[in-house]
Amino acid sequence: MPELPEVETVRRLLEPALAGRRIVAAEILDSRLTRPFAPGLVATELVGQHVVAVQRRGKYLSIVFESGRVLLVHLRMTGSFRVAPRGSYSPSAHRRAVLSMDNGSDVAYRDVRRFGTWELFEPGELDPYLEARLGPEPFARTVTGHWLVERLSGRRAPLKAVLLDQRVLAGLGNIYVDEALWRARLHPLRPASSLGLAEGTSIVRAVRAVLRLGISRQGATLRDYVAPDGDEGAMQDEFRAYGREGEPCDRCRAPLARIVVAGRGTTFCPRCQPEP
DNA sequence: AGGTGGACCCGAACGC
DNA sequence: TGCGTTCGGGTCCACC
Repeated sequence: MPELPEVETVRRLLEPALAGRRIVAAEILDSRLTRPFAPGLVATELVGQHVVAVQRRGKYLSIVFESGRVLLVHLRMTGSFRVAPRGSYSPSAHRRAVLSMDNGSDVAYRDVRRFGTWELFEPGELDPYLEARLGPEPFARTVTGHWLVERLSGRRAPLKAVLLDQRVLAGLGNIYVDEALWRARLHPLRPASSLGLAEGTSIVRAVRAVLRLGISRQGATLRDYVAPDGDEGAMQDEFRAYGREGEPCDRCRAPLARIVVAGRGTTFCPRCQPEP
């Protein structure tokens, strides 16, 4: 499930493969990918575009062209890229698109569940789109314990629900929220507005720590996630909470518990993360 | 207005 | 063994 660390890993591998290159052919095989626009139309617009950068904002990837246009990609749950020399890779099930670059490499996009999206933006359109949907990057200097406590004041929703809200902080998903709450020793059902300054500070610290660890392990590979070079991540070996229901807590040995919060499976330590 | 739950999608895991 | 059912997960949208 690509969250910030997985998307950042993809970005880091995609950028050197794409920047400075021109798209010489584009094939989009799934009409859902570019909805509501016809795939053929988008493919035609992509041909000839010259890539200058690949950027990340939250869980979004943007492929920035010299023309000022931007292809905004969201991998959702099962989207992945594969960069390889043309003809060197075998056709894969669930391939949804292929971009052929002017240096002879192909960028193949695969998405089992077809939730991912490709959207082409005209110059100047992207920033307002992202600003309407996303809060600050978790590593931004403006993000402090004090800022978070202020931001959450008046919100009765469970702590976990607000951390999953991309308008609060950009880039967290189910996995890294569970990991961060375990580290911060905070119960996922704590009302968001009940946080004190020390707790806000420890959330910010925990969120950054798990994201940094995730990036350094090149993401977590559970089912479908692979980096563009075909490598799997290793973050799944570092999980302290996510997916470990019933296993002993690494801090206190109490069995980890599982509940549903904001419609999401949530694993936590009932002893280290005390009931609100 | 803020919060919750369903829709979207499909393979894997589970239950009988 | 084979079939049907449930689950998950990010975002949007309808509804409370």
